[in-house]
Formats: sequence, C-alpha cells, structure tokens
Amino acid sequence: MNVLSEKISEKEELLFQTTLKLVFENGFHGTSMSMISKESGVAIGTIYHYFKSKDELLLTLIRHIKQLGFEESFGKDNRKLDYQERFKLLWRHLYEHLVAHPEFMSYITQFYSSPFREKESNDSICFQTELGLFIQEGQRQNLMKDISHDLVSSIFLGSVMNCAKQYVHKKKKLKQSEMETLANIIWNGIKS
Amino acid sequence: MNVLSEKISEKEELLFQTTLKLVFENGFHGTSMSMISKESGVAIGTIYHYFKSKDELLLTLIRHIKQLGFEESFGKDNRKLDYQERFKLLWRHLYEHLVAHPEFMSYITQFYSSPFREKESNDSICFQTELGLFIQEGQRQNLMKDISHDLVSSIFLGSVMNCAKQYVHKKKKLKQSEMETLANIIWNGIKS
Amino acid sequence: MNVLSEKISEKEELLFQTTLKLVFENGFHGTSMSMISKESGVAIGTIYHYFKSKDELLLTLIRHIKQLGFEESFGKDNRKLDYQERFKLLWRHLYEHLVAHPEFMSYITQFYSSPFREKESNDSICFQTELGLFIQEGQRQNLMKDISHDLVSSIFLGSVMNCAKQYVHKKKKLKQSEMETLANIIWNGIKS
Amino acid sequence: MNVLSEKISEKEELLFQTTLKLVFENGFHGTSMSMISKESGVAIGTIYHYFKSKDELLLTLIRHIKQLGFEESFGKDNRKLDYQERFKLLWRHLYEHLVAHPEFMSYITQFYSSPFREKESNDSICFQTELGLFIQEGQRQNLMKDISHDLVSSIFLGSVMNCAKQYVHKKKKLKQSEMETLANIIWNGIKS
DNA sequence: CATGAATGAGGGTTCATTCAT
DNA sequence: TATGAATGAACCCTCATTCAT
Repeated sequence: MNVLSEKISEKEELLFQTTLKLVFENGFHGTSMSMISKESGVAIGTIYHYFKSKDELLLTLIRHIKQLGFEESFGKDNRKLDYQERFKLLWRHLYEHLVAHPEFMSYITQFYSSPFREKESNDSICFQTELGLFIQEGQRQNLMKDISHDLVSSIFLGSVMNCAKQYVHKKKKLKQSEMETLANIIWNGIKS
Repeated sequence: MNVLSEKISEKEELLFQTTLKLVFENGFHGTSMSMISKESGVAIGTIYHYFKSKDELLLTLIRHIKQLGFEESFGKDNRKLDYQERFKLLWRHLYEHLVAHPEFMSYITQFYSSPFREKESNDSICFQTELGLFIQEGQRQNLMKDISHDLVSSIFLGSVMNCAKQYVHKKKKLKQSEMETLANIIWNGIKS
Repeated sequence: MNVLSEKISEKEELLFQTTLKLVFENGFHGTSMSMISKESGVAIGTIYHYFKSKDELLLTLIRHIKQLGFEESFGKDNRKLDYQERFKLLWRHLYEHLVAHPEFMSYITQFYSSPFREKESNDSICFQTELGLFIQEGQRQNLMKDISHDLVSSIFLGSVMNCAKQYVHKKKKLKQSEMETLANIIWNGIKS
Repeated sequence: MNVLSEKISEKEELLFQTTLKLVFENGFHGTSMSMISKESGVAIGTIYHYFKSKDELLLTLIRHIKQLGFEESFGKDNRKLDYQERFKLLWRHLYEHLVAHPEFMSYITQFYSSPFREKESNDSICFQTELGLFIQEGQRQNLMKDISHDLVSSIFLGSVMNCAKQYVHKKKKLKQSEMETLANIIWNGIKS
C-alpha cells in the first residue's frame, strides 16, 4: 500500500502529472509556473496554495517519484528468494519502471544533474542509498567480492539508467534476454 | 595537434572557461549571459560578436568539451595494443579525464539531460557514438559476445560517468585497483 | 461611556489589534489580509464577514483609533478649568496617549500620509478639526491673538506628533517638565 | 553649485521626476515600477540598468530630495547674519521650498512614515540632524534656553511640515506675516 | 457565523538580444 | 573589434476578494 499517496490530494496529483509532462517536453528550465497553470487548468494562485514555491513543488515531486520508483523496484523485493535472483529482479524492475514512465526518467535525470540535487538528500544519484543497503546485505552474506558498494551501485544504476535513456530517446526497448544479459554481466563480475 | 583549437581565439577560450565555471557553480539555467559577461570581463556585445546566440555558445562549448574528452580518451588509443588492454585503458582514460575536469563532467551531464541534447548529434549519451564504433571493432574480431553495442556502451559509459559523479559530488576518487576492477567486470561479462 | 465600542464585537477588536500590530511592524503596505488572518487566527472569509473590504477595515480602524485618542485627550477636557490649563493639559494628554500606544501613532502617521487620507474626513492631519474648535473657543474668549486656528493647530499637533515619533523611533520620552516647556512655548506665543 | 546633481544622468533625473509625480498622485504603495516605466517612457529593463532595485530607486530619490531641500534652506544660511534672523529665515526657506514642491513634501512624508525610514540615516524626521546642529550652534552662543535640541527640532519641523501639508491638501498658503508669526512663536519661546 | 480553496491581475525583477557609438 | 545602454517579454510570486460548504 502506498503510504505517501494518501496525503496527496487530487489537485496535487494533477499538478504533478502536468509538471512531469511539461518537464519531459520542455525541460526543467523550460517549464514555468504559468505553463503548469495553463496546462493543468489550475490557477496560478491555487498552485501556490498547495506548494509555497516552485522549488517546493519540484522537490515534493522528486520525492513522490522516488517513492513510486522505490515501490516498483525495492518494494517488490522478496527476501525469501535467492539473493542472485533478487539482484537480477531488481535490475529488471527498475528498468521496466523507468521505461514505463519516461517522464519519471527524464525528471530524475534533470533533477539530479541540476544544483537542486543538493537540496534533496545526500544522493548524487537517485536510488543510490537504497541500492547501497541492498548491496551491503549481499556482502554480509559473503555472496559478493569486497568491492565498495558505491562502485557496485554506480555500475548497476549507470547501466539501468542509460538503457532507460536509450528507450526514451530512441524507443529501443530491451528484450527480456538482454536485461538478463546485462544483469548477469554485473552479477558475474561481483559475485564471490 | 588539436584540430579545433586552431579556430578558437583567446577570447573564445576565455568565454568557454568562464561559462564552464559558472555552469559548474550555478547550473545551466542559473548561468546568464550577463553573468558570463561580468565574470569574464568581456562586454556583452562582444560575446555576441563571437557567438550569435546563447544557444550557439552552449553548443560550441559542448563540442569543444567533447573534442577535448575524445582526445584524452579515444585519442590515446593505440591499435597496436591488445584489444582487452585498449578497452580497459579507455575506461581509465575517460574516468581520469572527467575527474581531472569536474566542470566538464558537470557541463556534459547538464547538457545531455536538457532538451538541448537534440540539437547536438544523435547521441543520447556523450561519447556513445565513438564508443559504439570501438565496441563494434572488438566484435568484428570475435573477441566479444554478440551483445548490441548500445548495451555495452550503456554499461561502460554509465559506470564511468557515475563513478566520476561520485568524485564531483563526494570527492571520492577511485584507486587504480578499483578502476581495474570495474573495467574487468564489464570486460569479463562481454568477452567471448 | 464609549459610544462606538458598543458596536464593536470581540472579533472586530481582535482584528483591530492584529492589524495595528502588523502595520506597526511591517508598515501599511506590508500588511496583507492573509497576514492579518494568519496572525489573528480568524479565517480570511470571516474577516470579510465583518468588513466588506480591506479599505473598510482600515477606515474603520482609523476612526476607532481617533475615537480612542479623542477620549483620552479632548474627552478629558474640563471646561471648568482655566483655559490656559486646559490648553497645556490637552498637549500632555495627547502626547501621553500616543506614547502609551506606539501602534496608534504609527498607524495614524501612515494613514494620513497615504492617499487614504482623502477617504476619511477633510482633515489633512489627525485631530485637526477637533483642535480647531478648541482653539476657536479660546479665541472667542479673547484669550489669544488673532492667528488662524489652522496655524495654531499646525504648531500644536506638529510638536505633539513629532515628539511622539521621537519616542517611537528612539525611545526618548519627554519628562513632565519638558512637556510643560513645549506647551508653554506655544501658549506664550499665541496668548493675547 | 549642486555637487550631487553632477552625477545624475538625464535619464535618472527623468525617472526621479516621474516617480515623484506618481507618488504624489498615487502614494508610495500605489506606484509600481511598471507605472514608472509607462509614465516616463523608459523601458522597465532600462530602469533596472540605473537602479538595481525599486528600493534603491526610492532611497536614491529621498537622498536627492533631501539634498535639494538642504540647499534651498540650510544652504542659504548666512553666518554673518544675526542668529535670530537666520533662525526665522530657515523656517521660511524650508516652508517655501516645500510649498514650491508639493511632490517633495508628499514624498518625504510618505517615506519617513514607512518602514523604509530605517534604511536611510538615523533621522526619524527629515532634516532633523541638520537642524539639530543649527540649534546647538545657537545654544553654544547662549542665545537660547537649555532645551534639548531634539525638542526644538520637533516643534520647528513639526510646524513647518504641517503648514506645508495644509498647503498641499487645502492650497492655503501662508502670508509672509503668518510665517513671521509662527517663527516668532518658536523663537520667543526658546530664546534666553 | 465561519471556513479556506480558488482566482488571476499585477507586483518586482531578470533575461537574451540589439544597435548606435 | 569592442562596448554597454536599451528593450520588453517572461519569470516567480502575492494580493484582495469570492463563494461553495
């Protein structure tokens, strides 16, 4: 069950969707409050009733997106499965989530490459903290080599994100077997 | 010899450096022409003498940065070496170049995550085309599995870029051995 | 007995106090309806139930303040006393009232220097009409020189108000003897 | 010779005049940058070329007005004259200056009753510091009673300002004899 | 009586760009 | 070449006010 979404009103949801769409189409800087107002049909003053500034709207939205992404990937993790299986599933779930929501992908990328990044958590890359914990879990079970979990996160997220970008920009979607291949490359490289 | 730099005057170079510094500090959107003018000491009218618009300045700069990056990585490639060695060296050269020039890293990331991307080549990711050719060369020699070169590029560039980001944001620089490890993971996963 | 206060509900009183406080702290223009709402805890819709517009609130408040000021000065006048005594007492009562209520002083000053002034009575200066009548009373008794009562009002109110401002801005409060001195200067200058 | 005006360009002068006119007509808060732009014919961006903010425009203007007022009153002071004569001349020069420039009067009054006051000098009242020095000069020569110069300033400026207000709002201008009378009231009240 | 979500005109300010010098 | 004054559309945000609940 989604905890956060309970707090989000219909209007906030509408503003989120509109902002995502516009950022996807026009970029972070190309998306103004008046555009959000016009596209959503919500008066500009009303937007400021829900979010006290553009910054707050943008920050709340990245948290929302991260929450949804978390649920669709880490949230589907099943500790009863084999760790290797979980590792590969995680790669696939993240990839498929991003491919299913190109606006999320686009928003995350733009957010984390802007100075905004510093205002939201310590992550320099989205999902890095969560993934770090997951990696460390495998290392504690001696399933993996002793490589800094940051490095593993980098290669893991880097490949997921870039493959997702390929889809967004060129509509090339990975086949099931290709996802398997990529996750395997990483897993084989780090397993004990 | 640097082909492009022949065309670049001292003033253009100064404007490039200033722009890079400002984008690094204030982000893509946070850098205005008047800021570049003030910081560089070049009158705003003079900037427009060298670049017909802000867009042109930004596009010329990304090409300049790519050129420098290309020289420092692909440009150092030596076809006489073992392909595996060249593969790993390429990873290291790219990484070390980006770490040595955080402003380049920052500029590239922001550029390629903005809608600007579409105005400059077909790459959705920087160096992707060049890297694709390099990968295909290895595949023609039957040194690697038959994986789409785009996938290999994704995992290659994704890991390099994210590791470089770690450095820019957290000042964590990889040791020689760690670079080796990461390049090995990828190579081992794709070699025949 | 206070005639006006019969009509003023508790909520109106609360809104008056809040408005006075905010205008004192942030100035006339720096005080918005939403600020009054937040500070007072009265919903914005409720404010509009009591006052049909911001203008009406501000105009009602200046009348309220003038009424209180009137009661604390002219209202304490005692026709049985010597006119000279009444003249000096009036100076003192006005001064002490304003010093006891810096928010009143601040509100009056800002109100009368704004274009609002024209919407409330013909006075260009607060208390001028009432003071004019008082002066004329003395002139009818041939106690004073034949100087336009407006001039006398100007020097009387000008000195009271500016001394009160000194208190508000610099916390310098006049001693009893200083009040006496100032009132004497004026009285001696205008008496027959 | 006017020292300050040498530094003021034609465009700045135009903006000053326009601002004064608009503040006179619509009040401090009723005067927006876009109104100043429209009325003066100077593009809004150009205004910001000369003044980095509305605050700076308003503050520069009050200083300009004070400078002009100073020249027309204190600046006409002649130390060779009898002090009493200088005292009365000062009253008259100030009054006549304000009456000749109602927009100055209006601007000064609104400025000094707004929170802006705190951003410009320690005066709670315009000309108070300069007048204080003038009064102290008379006191050092034992021409006056030992009254705090602040009090004398209050009654002096209070009367000048309020008489000037009478003119601005009711077009009642003092006759030469009335000015004499008022200045005499004060002088007689404070002389030794 | 009381509430506060909703409105959109208008606020101050910044911006890329032009052009006369 | 080089300058920087001039432009006005567009930016983010605040405001007094309304009205359905």
